[in-house]
Amino acid sequence: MSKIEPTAVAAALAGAVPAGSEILIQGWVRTRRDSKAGLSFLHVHDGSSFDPIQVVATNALPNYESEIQKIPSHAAVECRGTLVESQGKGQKFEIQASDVQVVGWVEDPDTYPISPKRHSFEYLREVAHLRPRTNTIGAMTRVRNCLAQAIHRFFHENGFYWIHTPIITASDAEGAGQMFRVSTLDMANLPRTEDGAIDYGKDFFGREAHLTVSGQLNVECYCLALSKVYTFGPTFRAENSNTPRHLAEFWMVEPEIAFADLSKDADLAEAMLKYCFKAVLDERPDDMAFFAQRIEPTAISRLEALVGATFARMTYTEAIDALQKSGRGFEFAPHWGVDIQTEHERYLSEEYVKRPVIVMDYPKDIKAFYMRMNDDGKTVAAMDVLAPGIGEIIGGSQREERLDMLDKRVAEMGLDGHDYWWYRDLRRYGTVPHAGFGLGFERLVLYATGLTNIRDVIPFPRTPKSAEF
RNA sequence: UGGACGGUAGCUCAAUGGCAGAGCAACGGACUGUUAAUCCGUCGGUUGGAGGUUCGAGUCCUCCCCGUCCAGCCA
Repeated sequence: MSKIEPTAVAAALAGAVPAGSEILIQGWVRTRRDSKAGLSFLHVHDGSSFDPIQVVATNALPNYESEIQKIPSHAAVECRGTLVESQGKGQKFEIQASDVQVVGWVEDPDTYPISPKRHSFEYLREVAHLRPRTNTIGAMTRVRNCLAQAIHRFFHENGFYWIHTPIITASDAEGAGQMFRVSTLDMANLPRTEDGAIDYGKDFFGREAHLTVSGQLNVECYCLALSKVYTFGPTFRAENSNTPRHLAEFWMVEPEIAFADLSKDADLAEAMLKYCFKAVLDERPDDMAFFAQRIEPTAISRLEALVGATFARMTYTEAIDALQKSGRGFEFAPHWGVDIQTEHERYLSEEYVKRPVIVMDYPKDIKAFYMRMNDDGKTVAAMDVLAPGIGEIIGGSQREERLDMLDKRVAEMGLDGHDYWWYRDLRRYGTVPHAGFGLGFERLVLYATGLTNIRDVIPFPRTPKSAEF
């Protein structure tokens, strides 16, 4: 047997290899159908594309009866043969096998958890180690990768630098939510100070440390030197959130731009989202066709519409006004000064404008200390991008670059200015208006695929009471 | 964390307080250049866990565990 390099299924199906070529395919069998005419059809999958390739094996092969006719779903195989135009319907090319070797058998096909039938997502989460073998998770994985690559490409093409902000932070000043503690102390025998408190001075970092809830404060340091920067990495929130759009561990993209106001920030958010969705439409038509057929009928059309449309923009005050005039019987009546509820977000994006909407200039009392005070003294330059079906996909703001105003806000919110000494330094030395936002990467994948539970768009979801895999 | 709903065969689900079933999968056979193939047959159960009521509990009661959805927190 001549030694040849393996060909990806995607390449073989796309005609990247000329018909008549001898090729080697390595992958897993999705389905096998036998014909008494003395041949079997193996659909072989290797993850390189949504579609499997059909391998035609005949009883002329020495192991036809002993092995090939017994190949179960998800056995690992190496198939050598000739790439030919298919005689059957449903595929352009197939492989006339000259050799089929089973590399790995399936121990017990009867209890193998992934049978070739429809499974509930709920069930698949219980077998997260095997679910990448399904159509849906496979397609999601390729789209997720496509989006991640598109994000880096978008920023790279626009002169941004990727900044690796720390995962472990000793700053307890991020204030974006409950944090996971990082400690090497013996929990059964904690060191105490004289007044009985836990002595974190004895801990690994000599002080309390946590997993990051946001790279924003750190990335601002690099923004005020390198102008256009972004983070893209894991983020941790210890909130007891049990919803289809929250994870305890998720990936966040946080660009930060210098010499920019909130309007430029919104422009950046809109351009980035469009770039990403266009990449998915261009690069993953096979997977998107599957999502449109089986998951969400508008999966493709809504992305096409979004790429071509201008996002709606309105102020928080206008949004409240629209909600009040909607005549809807909301569970919580919208009124100025209170945050926009999920039901309100849905109305705005799904019914009022029927596309993503950027809501800007929120009341200062419901937003973080670092957001820039507007001239009205009542609102801050914050924005949320609301996507139909998902809700908040991006949250951002122009940052308060004026030291006196920042100090005033820190004091107002009962925070300790000493905790922010290095953040304050940015305002002391060459301060400049700047802005940025946080994009929940999994929420982006949700929107792109039409899936509805965030636990199905990350390989191994971490949620309260759940970290099995 | 609060509220609602749920947990029965490998999977998806039935079963008035009275013999635990079907479809799919798997396995065996028939048929077929097949495509979620089709037809026949076989196998398949500690009904989430622990108590309780009852002649009798998958079903009713109590507690616990787990899951999903809605809400809050947010990305």
